[in-house]
Amino acid sequence: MRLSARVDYALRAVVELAASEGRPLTSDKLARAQQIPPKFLESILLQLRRGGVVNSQRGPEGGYWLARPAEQITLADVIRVIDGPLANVRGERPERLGYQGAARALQQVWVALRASERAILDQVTVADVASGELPDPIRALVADPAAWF
Amino acid sequence: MRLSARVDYALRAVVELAASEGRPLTSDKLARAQQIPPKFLESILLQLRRGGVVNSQRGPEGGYWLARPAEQITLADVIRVIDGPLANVRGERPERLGYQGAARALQQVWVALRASERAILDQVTVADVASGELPDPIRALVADPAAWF
DNA sequence: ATTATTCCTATCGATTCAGTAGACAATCCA
DNA sequence: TGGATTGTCTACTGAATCGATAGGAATAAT
Repeated sequence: MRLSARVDYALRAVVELAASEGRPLTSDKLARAQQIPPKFLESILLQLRRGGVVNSQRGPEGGYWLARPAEQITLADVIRVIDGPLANVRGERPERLGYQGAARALQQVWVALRASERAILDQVTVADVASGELPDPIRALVADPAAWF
Repeated sequence: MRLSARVDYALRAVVELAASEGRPLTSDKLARAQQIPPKFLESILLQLRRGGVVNSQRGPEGGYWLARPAEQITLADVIRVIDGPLANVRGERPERLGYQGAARALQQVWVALRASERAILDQVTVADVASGELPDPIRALVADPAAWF
């Protein structure tokens, strides 16, 4: 229900890398471009590299770039690397929850909720965000003025 | 992205109250029925009362009951009373986020995400869960086997 | 060498989370 | 009237998480 600062920063960094089109960007440049605390971003980039989302090189002319084409990296890919699995209740995945009595059907609600989050986050790619051209189903949701309050 | 134990317990308690059909239940009985730490549940019920979700009475024959018909209480109602507004990023609501540069379109993604969560949580009522009969759109999501992994 | 950069471990303070303790107030019943 | 039952309220605690920082080691280019 709540997105961490870490995930937010990670996505902004990755999108910025997509906009750089393969040219490496240093951690410092990324931090300035997206107003992210530099040392905090550094630890996030490390995590992204270990998760296979970005590559890196040290030294002058070094920096970070996307490990795959931006069209092949979804927002969910990034979120899972940073925060682990989507939509869980008390740290447990919905399919493992054991509800009793009148609350039985709650599990199905959580499964549905996760499915609807996936429908968005598995579909939107880093390239979509960088270009500003989101998939039609997302546009439809955003077009409703009621969604903005 | 993560639901707190508090919200989970609150929903289970409220659903249990719905199943009791107006007869008051004591905090202790609720705690046993749903396996919730008694004193923790107590503080949750207090919050639900202040939020207008349940009513209460002290003394023998006392207890808690729903303040409105179960058909008129949505899961989102309960969640908002316990945890505050839905789907925020770093504690800020999506419409107030100021993204810069390549990340501009991220805001729209968060708005869409919140809208799709609302589509579920504003529609499912406590009565739906207690009866086990969820609205058709939710059933459709749950019917997909892929949603369960 | 020097400089620029990533890599890595450790740590910190604040906040949130999950849960507990214990006194107090209302209600009912005998 | 008195006792049992139940909710009300404030305060507290220990653990985990969150957001962020420090500082040095390793690597690459000039």
